Amino acid sequence: MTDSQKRGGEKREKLVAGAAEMLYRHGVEATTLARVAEASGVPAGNLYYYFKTKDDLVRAVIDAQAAQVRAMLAALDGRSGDPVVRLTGLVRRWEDMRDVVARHGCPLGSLVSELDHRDDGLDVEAARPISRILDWAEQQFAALGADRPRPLAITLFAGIQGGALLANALRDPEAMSVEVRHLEAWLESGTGLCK
Amino acid sequence: MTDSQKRGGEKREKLVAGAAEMLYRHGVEATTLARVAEASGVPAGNLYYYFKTKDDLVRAVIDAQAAQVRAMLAALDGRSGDPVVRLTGLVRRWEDMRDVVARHGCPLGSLVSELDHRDDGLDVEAARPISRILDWAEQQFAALGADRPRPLAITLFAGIQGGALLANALRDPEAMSVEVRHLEAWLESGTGLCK
Amino acid sequence: MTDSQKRGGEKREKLVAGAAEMLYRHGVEATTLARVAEASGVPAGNLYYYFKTKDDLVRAVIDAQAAQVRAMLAALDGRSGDPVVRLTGLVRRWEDMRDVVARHGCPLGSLVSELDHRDDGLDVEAARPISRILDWAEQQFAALGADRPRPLAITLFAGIQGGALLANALRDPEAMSVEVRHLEAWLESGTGLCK
Amino acid sequence: MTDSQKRGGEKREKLVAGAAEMLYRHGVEATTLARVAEASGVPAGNLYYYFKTKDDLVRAVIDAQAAQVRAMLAALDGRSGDPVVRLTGLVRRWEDMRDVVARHGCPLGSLVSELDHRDDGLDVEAARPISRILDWAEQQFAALGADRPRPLAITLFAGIQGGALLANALRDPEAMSVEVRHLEAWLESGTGLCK
DNA sequence: TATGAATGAGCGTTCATTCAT
DNA sequence: CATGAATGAACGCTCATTCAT
Repeated sequence: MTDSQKRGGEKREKLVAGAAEMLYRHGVEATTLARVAEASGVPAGNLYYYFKTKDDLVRAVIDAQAAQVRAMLAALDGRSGDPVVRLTGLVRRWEDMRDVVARHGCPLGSLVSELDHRDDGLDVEAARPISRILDWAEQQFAALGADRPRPLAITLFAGIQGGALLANALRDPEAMSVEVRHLEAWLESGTGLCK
Repeated sequence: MTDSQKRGGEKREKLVAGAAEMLYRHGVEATTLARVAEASGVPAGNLYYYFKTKDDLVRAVIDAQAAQVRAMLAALDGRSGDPVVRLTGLVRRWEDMRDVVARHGCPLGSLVSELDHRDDGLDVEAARPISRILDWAEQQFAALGADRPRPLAITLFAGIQGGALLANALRDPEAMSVEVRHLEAWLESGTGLCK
Repeated sequence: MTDSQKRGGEKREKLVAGAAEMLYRHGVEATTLARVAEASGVPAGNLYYYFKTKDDLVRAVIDAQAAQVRAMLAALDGRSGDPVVRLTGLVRRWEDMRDVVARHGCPLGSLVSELDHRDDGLDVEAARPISRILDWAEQQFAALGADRPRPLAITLFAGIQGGALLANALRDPEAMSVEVRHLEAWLESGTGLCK
Repeated sequence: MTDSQKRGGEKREKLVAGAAEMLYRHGVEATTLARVAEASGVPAGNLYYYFKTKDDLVRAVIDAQAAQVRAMLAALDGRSGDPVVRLTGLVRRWEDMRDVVARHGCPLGSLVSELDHRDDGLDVEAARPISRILDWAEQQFAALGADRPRPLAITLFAGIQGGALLANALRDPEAMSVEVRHLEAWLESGTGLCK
């Protein structure tokens, strides 16, 4: 349990959810604490009861992202034992998000981009959800019998992230779909590389 | 010629170069005009002779990026007539940048990510260099006889951008290289999809 | 019995003692009620059961100081009937505190200095312990037969307070000791002025 | 030339003078930059052109104090060659200030008291004017042929500072005068200690 | 009595931008 | 063309104090 999770409670969760939405839509810098508070109907000062600093709020949002990622991967694991099905399921999550991705980018990738310039630890923390997905994908490729599963995991997730970035840049959801279809075909074909 | 290109001169170019460096390393928000001015040895007020607003300076940096992209593509065109060689050349540019990409992200992609939240036109302008590369890659795939060259261009450049994002997130240049190798192999193999 | 003394109890005393320590080491402004509460292991809101306002807490600390001063003077009275011995005893209290005085100043004098700018009554109250010492010293000089004992009391205690201030400013306990030695010699010599 | 003196100009001096007055009358904590600015008729933001932080402004005030002290000592040196006359002149400065000292304390001593709790360097800097006076007084006692002039300097200035503190605590200028008269007599009598 | 939560006024500070010279 | 100075709106944050339970 990280420091930013210490104080629990419904209200805190609502604040984090509101902040996550705002961070995603307007970016970290453009999101002022006053507006986060207002959007959640609490006075500005009260935020500081739950989050000591703005960074701490961002950290809480990252933690919430991490939890969502964990839940997503667990759901994928639960739905099928076949690694190809699992990996395809991962890819389809971004297909499902194509419209919002075209408008605001991938929630995971854009946060990492925005926090990249920090020299506090926030940049590293933001990368953790991405890292976790990479590890999970690596396990799936390993289960498929790949000699070197890590590069395959990188290729898969790079495709997803790059597709999201392009869709966002072009404001065109189709770019995301194009890449998703490519990755699905690649997975079906045995990736042309493993074994 | 855009508004931000109106006034020429060496000093202006030096300012743009300094600003580009700063924007890339520290991000748009963290880059203050005072520091840009100071880094170039120019008094703060004088910046406004060359750039009417901060946005105008950012626009100038984007324009400079666009010019660099044009030059890069022209160089690629000049070096070989073979589309596969040309596309491989493109990919290798990111291999060459792998260390700085791991530290600060792709200069093109990270700027687009940072400016995505704007509702002024800056977000659209930042996407133009990326768009141009996509168009160029599409032409190369068309020259190779691909039925639907656009998806191939998207897959290629998504790979590059996603590799850069992952390398940056993980602070590991090797992620960039892994993806570069994958794309090169994909290009060599005929992309498994064209024709 | 002042308003701030109304409610008794061990817990209250512990709070006052903790607050006194904090006020002395960190100053009035830098001492937050939250930290006073935390240091004493009491929930923040609970302080307000014992002290209606922060000023009320400060007042309680001043009252505690006054009580300590009373006890000190009583002890001095009890140890000897000779006014010179008594006054020397007073001076030696500051010699005993020389190290902490060099670090944080005289507890009596520095509080008076800090509260001097108030226009509520706190400035006046903080002066009371000092006033009491002055009165006591005046009595001793009167017992020695001095025509005008008040100036002698002022000279004695001004020396103590000035020595403390200088020791604190220079962060050098020796300044305190130097002044103590001077005052002792002055007392022994008959102050050169009385009669 | 310290960092806080870099930007010169009349306006800066007026700001420092206004801040010094406010710091003296209301204390460091109670003096807000907004009020300093308002009192000098400048917008709040403009203060930051001259002083990077509030601490920097306080430092500038301390520097101004130091300059005044230097000027005072030089004037004392210029008026007479006799050390006793010089030292008496020093003491009389506080006699001249007795009313304001009774209201707000000694400008030198109260600032040192207020800044004592800091762990940045401000506490040390505030002590410098006091240190300088002590050094000067030591020289005068040395010129009188004292074996150990430092303790005499401490005794003299401790008397001044203690007298000021008592006058301030009691809100009674007479306490200052009483101590001044004592110190003058002590100086005239040969201090009873030198030689 | 006790307490976690809430409240809001106010602080120091930043910075894009403007302006007189 | 050049520049030092000015400007003010907005931000993150603190804290004494209140309140419902």
